[in-house]
Amino acid sequence: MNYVDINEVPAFSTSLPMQLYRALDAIMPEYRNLFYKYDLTEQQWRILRVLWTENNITVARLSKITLLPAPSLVGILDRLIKKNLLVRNRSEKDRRQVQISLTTKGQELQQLVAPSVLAIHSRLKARLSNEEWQSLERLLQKFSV
Amino acid sequence: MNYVDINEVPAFSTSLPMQLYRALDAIMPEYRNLFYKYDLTEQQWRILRVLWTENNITVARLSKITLLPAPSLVGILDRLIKKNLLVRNRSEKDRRQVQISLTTKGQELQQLVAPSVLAIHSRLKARLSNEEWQSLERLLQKFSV
DNA sequence: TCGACATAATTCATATATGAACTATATTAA
DNA sequence: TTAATATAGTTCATATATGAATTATGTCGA
Repeated sequence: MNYVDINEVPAFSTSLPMQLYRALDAIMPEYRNLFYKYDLTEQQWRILRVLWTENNITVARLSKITLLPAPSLVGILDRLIKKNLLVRNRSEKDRRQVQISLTTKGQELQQLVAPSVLAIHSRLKARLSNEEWQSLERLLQKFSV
Repeated sequence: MNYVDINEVPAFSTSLPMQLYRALDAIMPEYRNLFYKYDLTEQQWRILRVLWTENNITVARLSKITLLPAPSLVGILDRLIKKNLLVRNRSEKDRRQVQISLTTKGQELQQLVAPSVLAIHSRLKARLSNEEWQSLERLLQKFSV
């Protein structure tokens, strides 16, 4: 009567969510330690990282690319603006939209942080072969469609 | 002078953290919708899920298995206790430790939620072949050592 | 052109994450 | 045995996540 056969239940730790969380739990502290040196949180860095490539974009697009929920973005952007790293500008074409742009200070931060982030990335990259990376990316994409 | 060659910088969206976040972002809402029906958050469910398999464990062990930070656990456990799903008991052997145990109500909840969680898991499982699952698990483990 | 509906951003209430500090208890070395 | 140190759990301050509601603006069809 709806009872679950424990033998058919995957062990908690081998469930897909927990495997993904465990990987993140292992790799993110190193990133966060780095961001901390520049007085940035992980989420703040994500926003800057996107703007460095694609400046002057709407909040909605920023939310989509960074995966940061819109309500969270409000506060995160507030704090980045307070640090004089970026600015809000209401769009002229569509008054509902708000464009986010880097300040000079926000742009300059890239040169400071990016090299170390790249170094972390390189060390991660070295843990798998090219074939393994392609395989991992392909498999992960099967869920994020 | 420390400038980053943009061609060597992996696109933000293809970085390992973002690929992992994107997979989670895609699969977790379905779980959360389910938990919501039973007035549970994702984190609250994680704790119950562990206790259903291994009851009466310390907060430290619960933190380790669920990956929930100890400071967060305090409040999460408070709310589960308030809902009469589990109890705290200070350990006799080591007075520093606190043992967490399910109440009858907490135990009974398993029969209600677990089948639907298993159903979600089965649908996820169907997206990959057995070989692909093994491959994915092996690759993810390379980071969570 | 007006009213129904849609969209972008924000606000709100509540829950959780993060890192530092703290309390109580346990352990260890001199 | 006692002082130094370690550990388990908690508290604190701040930042972020989640889902619902709200405000301002746009769009579309009768």
